Amino acid sequence: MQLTLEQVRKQFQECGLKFTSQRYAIYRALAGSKEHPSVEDLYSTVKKAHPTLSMNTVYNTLESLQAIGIASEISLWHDKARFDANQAPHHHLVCLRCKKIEDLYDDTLDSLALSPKAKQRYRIIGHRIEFHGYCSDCKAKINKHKKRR
Amino acid sequence: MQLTLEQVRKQFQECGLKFTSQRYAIYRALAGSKEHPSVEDLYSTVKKAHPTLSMNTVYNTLESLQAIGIASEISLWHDKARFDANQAPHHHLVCLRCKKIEDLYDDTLDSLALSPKAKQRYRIIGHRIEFHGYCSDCKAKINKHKKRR
DNA sequence: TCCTATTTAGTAATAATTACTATTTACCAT
DNA sequence: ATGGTAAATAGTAATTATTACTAAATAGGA
Ligand SMILES: [Mn+2]
Ligand SMILES: [Mn+2]
Ligand SMILES: [Zn+2]
Ligand SMILES: [Zn+2]
Repeated sequence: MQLTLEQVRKQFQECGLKFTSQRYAIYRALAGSKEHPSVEDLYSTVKKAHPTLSMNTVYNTLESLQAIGIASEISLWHDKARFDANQAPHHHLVCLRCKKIEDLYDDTLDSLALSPKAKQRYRIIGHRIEFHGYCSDCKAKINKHKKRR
Repeated sequence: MQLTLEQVRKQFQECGLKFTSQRYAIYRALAGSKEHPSVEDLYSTVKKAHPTLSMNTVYNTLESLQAIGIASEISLWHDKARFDANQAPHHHLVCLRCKKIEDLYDDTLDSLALSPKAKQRYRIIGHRIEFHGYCSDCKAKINKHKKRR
């Protein structure tokens, strides 16, 4: 469901961000793809029409697109790999601020029924659920210096 | 549920891997922690008792621990960030071999009920579910050159 | 059209991970 | 127990993704 140029412009401007041809081109490349592209993918694609494009702009734009709510990053909530020796079925609560990871035991989540269609497409090895939010420590701190906007 | 030295040794040897003091020390540091430690965390901890320890060995050992099924990596199934402009509620099937990410629409997964206890601990912003396995292309290829063991 | 804060491009710096190689070591066969 | 050998380790270098910095360009309001 690709947004129109005017819709994207409106979204940017309502958030006080400038609407640039690079930003729109990157949005179109992302929204027009089914591949869940990487930064590098988007850079290569958009560079054809914008030869001076820099990686920096792609990173920057992806942050903006997320900020205005028309894109999202898939599953990289920590900045580095984290490990667990606990092989019992459980899930994780990830704090977006301090990167703390806490265990969550919840039987109802363990046995997620996959639709037969998915099972047909993929040989599923397992699944992970991560809830993300703010831990009790960070909840308080976030509320204190809450930025206006 | 920390495994004993003998249990760990057995696991390694059954998989044809050598049992070393570094490997056991790293396992103990990981299994003895509730912090879901990073590579760097484990390196710092274990280096106290094994001053010559190298980062490489930590990486290596974490792979081995995963291979023999007594540890796992949390939520880094892609090697780089991937993005999505599709803001409709949906989930993802991630191919472990070719890193392809396909969409999965499944109403029953969208509204995961969190236990009140978790809600109390965290201010939850959202959640992600990723199913991992092998896509139709890779299913075939994996079966072909299946290694004996 | 002009002004200015924002954005971009280009480059450098950082951080995590992977690759390489000489030395050491676990463990099997003797 | 000893020795041989393939595997593992330590140390270092290379690679890759991401972030930081700064001068030049530009979007959008006055
Ligand atoms: Mn855990
Ligand atoms: Mn998607
Ligand atoms: Zn926190
Ligand atoms: Zn695949």
